This record gives sequence, C-alpha cells and structure tokens, in this order.
Amino acid sequence: MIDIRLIRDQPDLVKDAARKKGMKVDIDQVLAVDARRRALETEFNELRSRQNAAGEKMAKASKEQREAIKAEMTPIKARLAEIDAEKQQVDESLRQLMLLVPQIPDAAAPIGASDAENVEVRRVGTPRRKDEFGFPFKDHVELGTRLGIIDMDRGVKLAGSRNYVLKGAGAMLHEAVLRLAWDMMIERGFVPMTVPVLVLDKLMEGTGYFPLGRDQAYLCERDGQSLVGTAEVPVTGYHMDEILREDELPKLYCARSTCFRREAGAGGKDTYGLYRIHLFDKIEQVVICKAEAAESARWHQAIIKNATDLLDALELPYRLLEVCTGDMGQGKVRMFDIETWMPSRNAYGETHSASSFHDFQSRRLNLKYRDAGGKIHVCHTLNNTVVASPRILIPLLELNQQADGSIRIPESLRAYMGNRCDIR
RNA sequence: GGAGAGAUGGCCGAGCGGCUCAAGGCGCCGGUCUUGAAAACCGGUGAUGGGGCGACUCAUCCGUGGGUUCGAAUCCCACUCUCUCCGCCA
Repeated sequence: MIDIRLIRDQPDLVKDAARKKGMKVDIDQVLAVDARRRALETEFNELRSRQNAAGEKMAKASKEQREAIKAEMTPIKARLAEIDAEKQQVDESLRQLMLLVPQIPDAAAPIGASDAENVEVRRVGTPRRKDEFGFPFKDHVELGTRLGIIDMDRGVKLAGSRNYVLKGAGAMLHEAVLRLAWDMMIERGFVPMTVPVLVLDKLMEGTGYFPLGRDQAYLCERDGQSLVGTAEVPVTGYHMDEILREDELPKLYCARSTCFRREAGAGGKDTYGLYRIHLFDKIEQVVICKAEAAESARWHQAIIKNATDLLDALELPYRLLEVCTGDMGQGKVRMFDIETWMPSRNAYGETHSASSFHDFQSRRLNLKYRDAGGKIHVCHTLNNTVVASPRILIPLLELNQQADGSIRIPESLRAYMGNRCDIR
C-alpha cells in the first residue's frame, strides 16, 4: 500500500511505477473512487453534525419540540443510511484497488521487464564447473542417494511431487546450516523468535503476499488462515497495529520457519532435485526502521552482508544481483538477489533475496512509530534470507564432493555435525 | 470439547440510553517551588479521515459486525479473542 495522497498528487509517478513493474492497475479508477469516497464522507459528516446537534437539543426539549425535531431528522436519517451503504461499498472497492497499487521503485533500480535484465553487481569466489573436479562429477541427488542422506522417491511417495526426505547426515547437515545461521544472527544483535507459520489472511495481505500472490500459498480457508512461504510474514507482522517509539528502532529480528510454497505456475520448471520444492526451512532476517531512505538503504546493505558473510563461512562462490523493476514484485523499492554457484545447473542459482519495501508493508500492516517530537510516521521494513535449506545443500554437497563420493564438511559446520569432517 | 466470567484511551479502572465532546488514578510532557533532584501543587497529554495557508474546525473510533432508537460505550443478536474450572492431549 502506498499513501493515497501520493496518487492524488502525482498520479503519473504511480502510473510510471506500474509500467516499470509490468503491472496492470487502473490509477484513474483509483482516483475516481477516491473522489467519490471523499464526497460521500463530506456529506455524511455534514448530516451527522446536524444530527448530533439535534440530539443535544432533544435532551432538554419539551414534548412538542421533540416531535418537531424527530420529524426534521427523519429525512436526514434516511439519507445517512443511504450514504452509509454506498460508502461501505466505495470503501471496500477502494481498498481492493489500493491493494493492487505498486510501491514506487527506487530511481537507482535497473529498469527491465524480466529476470533477464537483472544486473550483476559482483562475484565472489571461483565457480567450479562439472568438468573441473578432476573426477566424474555427481550431482546432489546422486551423491545424496548413494550416501543414503537424500531420498527423493520416498518424499514423493509421502507427499507428491516436489517433496523429499533427508535422513542421517543429510538431516544433520540441513540442521547444521540453519544452526550456523541462527547463531551468527544472534551474535550480530538480531533477536531470535519462533513464530506461527499458519497465519491469518490479513497478515498475508499486510506483508503483500495477498491478493496477488495468493495462488502461491497453501490456504486453510475454513479457518481464514494460510501457511506462510517465509517467516517474513509473521515477523514483519509482529508489530502490526502498533505505534512504536523511535528510540526502540531499529527492530532487528530473525526467525526460523518452515516455508510452504505451492510453486503454482512453475509448471515443469526445476523439477529435479532439491531446488524447487514445496517445503523447506529458512532463517529469515527482518528489519523495521525509521522512515528515512538513507537509513533503509544502510540496513539493506547490512542484511546483504549478513547473508554473504554466511556464504563466505560456508566457502561457497556466489554473485550479487540487483533485481530489475519488472522482476522485483509489487511492494519493493529495491531488491537484490544472491545466487550461489551450483555445478549441476552449470549456473548460479538463487539462494537469497534481500528486499527493501520502505512503507509499503507498514501501511498495510498499520505499523508506525512516534518520533521524539510526538509526530507519527509509517515505519520502513526490509528482509533477507540468512539461509534456506535444503536448497543451499545443492552447492554445499556438490562443491564439497570428493573422488570417492564422500562429502567434505566445511569447517564452520563441523561443530554442528558432531565434529565430523566428512560424510561417507 | 463442556460450564462460567470478561473485552473501555500508553496502563489500571468507573460509566450500563441524552450534563460523557469517556470520571478518577498511574504514566508521560510543561510549569511553580528547590542549590540540584525528589515530593507537593498547577496545566497539558489518543488515533484515523474530511475541510482550511493557518490559529482551527467537522466527523468517526469504548473487541468486530449487524440491529433497536430522534439519540448507543450503555439495550438486542451474531462472531472473535482473553481468563477461570472440567475433559482430552505433545
């Protein structure tokens, strides 16, 4: 949600944003409905004012006067009922329209139509191609299956396509990367939380996943709840409907959650292995900060660094991409993806996504703060993956494979793996 | 799942059809007093939307949504949530 006053004052700016993001939204319709809403409100307020005045007189009126006032109020009452009915409809349709309006992308964000136009910022580490291992390369599925730590077939047997089972050292490695990330974030001052993963729809709407991303979520419609695709939803929504004090900002949170994604529309894309799956676990970092672009931008860099530091600790090669307007999504001002090198794909694959929303989520969530002078502002929010597993196991297993099919465990993970140095 | 109680401003809490434009207290802010602080005393202190350059002004908000009424925090209905007891249970 953006400030409706911005649409009133600079409709072209908003139309331009929609164009850059490749979104269809009728801004003129928004303006028309908004104008109607205000007209109704003005009339309503006027009549209500008269009704209130009549009510005061009524309290100390004689019997005859009362009858006169009643008669006078009858048509006003009827008109108020009419206005109220129309206003409810208009309010709701305005709300629905506003939920579709995009956030204005940052001027620095590359303009483009799809992920093909994302811009590489930098590469860190040296990618190794399949033929550079000095022995026959095996992908993560083959490695994991041979070692008995990944079981794709039984995952599908239990839960259908895009499901899997990790066992033994595979389950341990999954847990190890999450623990490493968890401990690192706590050390950096982020407050760890456990949060609900089945949340009310208004939280999905508040964080911007509904209505446009509704088909990506598993719905529990009977209960008005949905399974989250990321802990970002409950963590960012944690302070919903609150007015925080400026001196308690920024709020730095991290949470682990299981993430549920329908992957609707993915069709037959990425059906192989642990890449695109319906369920995974993730440590997510969320920042709620003051409504200042520079402050937001600083935190954006900080949460990106948290993620790249983790990848460095895992000894994985990656690249940082700035996501273009057409690929960044409705709510975002600016967005960076981190892609980690995955030899089996012979490419970098997305493992992290760092987004800055400015006030987009906070407006939907009614999340504000009061500054020292008592003035109220809408917060800014940001989030980024710290680590998502098992996707991260793809490069971790593939890049650490050894000639005999065993897996070397990076040093940073060994403490979480019973001090083992390898999986064999 | 069964029975009962409750939901009021940042917090506690009164109000149970029209002097409530929500009492009182706490907290917070400002002032007086004081060497300074505390205490005491005085004053102020919500959100949202509309209108106005502005001092302002109008409306809405007492869990949510309906209803009764000239008028609802107050009466009626439904729902949600919280607490207590019982049952079940990781």
